[in-house]
Amino acid sequence: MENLINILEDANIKPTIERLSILNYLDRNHNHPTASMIFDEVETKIPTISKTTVYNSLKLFIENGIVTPLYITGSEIRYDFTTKPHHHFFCENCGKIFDLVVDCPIFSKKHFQGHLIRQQHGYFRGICKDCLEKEAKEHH
Amino acid sequence: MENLINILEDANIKPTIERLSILNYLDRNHNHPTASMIFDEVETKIPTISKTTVYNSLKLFIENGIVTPLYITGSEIRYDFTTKPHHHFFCENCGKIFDLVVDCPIFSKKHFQGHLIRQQHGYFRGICKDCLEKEAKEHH
DNA sequence: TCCATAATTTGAACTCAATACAAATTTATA
DNA sequence: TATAAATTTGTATTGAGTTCAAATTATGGA
Ligand SMILES: [Mn+2]
Ligand SMILES: [Mn+2]
Ligand SMILES: [Zn+2]
Ligand SMILES: [Zn+2]
Repeated sequence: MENLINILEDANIKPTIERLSILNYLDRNHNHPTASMIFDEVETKIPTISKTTVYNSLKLFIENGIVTPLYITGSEIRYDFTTKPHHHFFCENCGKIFDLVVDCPIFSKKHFQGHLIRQQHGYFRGICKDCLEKEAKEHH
Repeated sequence: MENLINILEDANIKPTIERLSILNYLDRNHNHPTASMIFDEVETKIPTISKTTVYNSLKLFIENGIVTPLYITGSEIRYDFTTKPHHHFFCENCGKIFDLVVDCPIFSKKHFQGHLIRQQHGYFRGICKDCLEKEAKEHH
């Protein structure tokens, strides 16, 4: 928790109870949750918290570079507490988003064909390993 | 246009006037338009068309693999009339989405770490070449 | 401690792309 | 022509995310 306070202060964000609780959730859950999922859990610890505070805090985290928003599902934003760029796999069956370690030669580039790169995103969509195995079992 | 009819029929989609007009727009505009942009132009040719038909048609096109939805901006779906996987660059300043030709070694893979891949997406976000040049001019 | 100010949080109203759905229209088939 | 099937339409609805002013809390000097 002391670590999380430092992370916020280093990003020039005042570490309020609400922001710490939200960041703590993201720190414990690296499964790319939605704002709603974050709210539901944080609400059990801070019953008075509002959804607007969750959105406000996430926006702050994003603007200050300690959280990355993922626009993958098409229906809602998923939040990733990380700084390092990495790939994702989105399962169209169970909705889970997996981290993938891909040796991507573009990750080191800051410019590409004249464009200034601020973020890099690579992701695949399909059926995840777990869902494939379940499917195979059912067909027997 | 005859070509577009064939594309729809090959995808088992009945080539109605509305669907042809929508696909024709996508064929002429490879700038990854929104549903609203498509509707606005098609409406000038088919004044009676409804937005629901635009959404229905795009859904059909996606389900049958002749159009790819892009979840990049976070606010609305952009549509790409293409089959071949390629990279994109999204300009956070002007909102344009550029096609990028990147030699990506993963594009050939159908499986990755046990997951079944159906789609592959790679995109960068930042400031595009045009916006950078405009910015440079203004600062002088 | 008191008070003024700034920062943060809250909740209700609102936005808007996308969806649901039943009625209306068009097309296909006998 | 008559009937059924497919398609289109318009309205209502959804729901994630935003706006914004009021309420609350934190800050800092007198
Ligand atoms: Mn991740
Ligand atoms: Mn494209
Ligand atoms: Zn899955
Ligand atoms: Zn631009």
